Amino acid sequence: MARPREFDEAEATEAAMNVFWQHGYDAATIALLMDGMGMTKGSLYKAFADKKSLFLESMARYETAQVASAIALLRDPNVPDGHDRIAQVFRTVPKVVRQGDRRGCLLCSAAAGPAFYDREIADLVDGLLDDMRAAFDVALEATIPQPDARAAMAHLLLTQYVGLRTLSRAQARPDDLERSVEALLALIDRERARAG
Amino acid sequence: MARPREFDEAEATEAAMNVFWQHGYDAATIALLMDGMGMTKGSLYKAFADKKSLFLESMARYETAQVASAIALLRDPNVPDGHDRIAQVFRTVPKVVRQGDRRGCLLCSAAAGPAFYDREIADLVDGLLDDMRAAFDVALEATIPQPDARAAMAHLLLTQYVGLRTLSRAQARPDDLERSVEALLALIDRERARAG
DNA sequence: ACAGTTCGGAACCGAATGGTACAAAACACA
DNA sequence: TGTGTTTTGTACCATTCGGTTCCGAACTGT
Repeated sequence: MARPREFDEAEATEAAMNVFWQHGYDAATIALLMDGMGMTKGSLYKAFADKKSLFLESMARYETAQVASAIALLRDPNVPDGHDRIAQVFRTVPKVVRQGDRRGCLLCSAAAGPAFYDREIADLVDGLLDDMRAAFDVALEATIPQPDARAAMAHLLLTQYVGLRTLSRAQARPDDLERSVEALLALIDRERARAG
Repeated sequence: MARPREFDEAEATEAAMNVFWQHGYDAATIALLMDGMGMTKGSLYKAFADKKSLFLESMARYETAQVASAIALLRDPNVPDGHDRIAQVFRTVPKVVRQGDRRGCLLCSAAAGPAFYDREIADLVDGLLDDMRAAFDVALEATIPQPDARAAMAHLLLTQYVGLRTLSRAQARPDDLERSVEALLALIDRERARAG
């Protein structure tokens, strides 16, 4: 009936996500997005309403592509020890930095940036961060049986995660990130010994 | 010999710092800076070379006004217990959020934002964050005698601090921040018991 | 082959960006 | 009261921002 579009919408959103991930919301200009997505302004604005909604869709894509897998890992019943699941999530951070990926976390950058002056973005960020927190809580179930103490530790883990990935964007050397990760894991380990 | 300037340079820099602190580097437009500093474009560009060097001076001001006092607190010999000094620094974070200050930390926002694409800013941020880390290390001296373990914990504290203040800018409720802080302090406390 | 749609690309838009030029105003000093 | 110097405010600048318009190209179903 009509001319088919030359791009895959999912791929385009993924490409946009990567541009936002690398440059942050403010610094990601339409020109950069066009370049990254491999399409011109016409197609872009035909497919997406404006920059902000493209960002919101990118966040949704980030959720399914990045956040969801971390959460799945934290809730994975095939890894019986919650501590191992937490360790895997945290050890991934210095690892990707070592591989040259200094983009940090789209959520964390959004929290520091546009979430401050845009309620809609803030709500989305807040929701996803809370999902992360809840997953940390689940992973801690065996380690810390008391719900209150466990909830507090889950908040601590989320904070630590945000800090780690924010520092990933700055100069922070991978060794330093690793040191901080190992210190955290050792602390949880001792917490388990205390409870067990 | 000539007309005196109608503004105090230190006050102007302080005002600029506040604008950058609130809006972040990218979102702080020259118009916002003019408004916040109470001067017009002519005076602004006569006193400062450009936006970036104004930001660098604002960071320097932030260092003496905010970072230095936190560091002084962490190194304060009048508070014999290092744990108390650490507690005071961390408990301040949810407290200021409760008072309605959601600006977070200029350093942390810069780490998430312009530090990623500007080396000069990155170096400044990195240096100041490392000063913070060193101060945490000093405050831990009595609690953790072993240098390696102490260094690791200092990295952890810095990461936690960055995470906390980043989350301060998002929706994070003060109660949650407080929970995370108390969990951290309890952990350090137990670490001391273990070592002592 | 044709009609009917939809897409893609470039030209274009007003507003806002960071930054400059310059003339007038305001002072210190003689 | 000049004179010289500096600040200040305004008008202006080119560029880039996000976003719109519009027309020719491309494709599908008949």
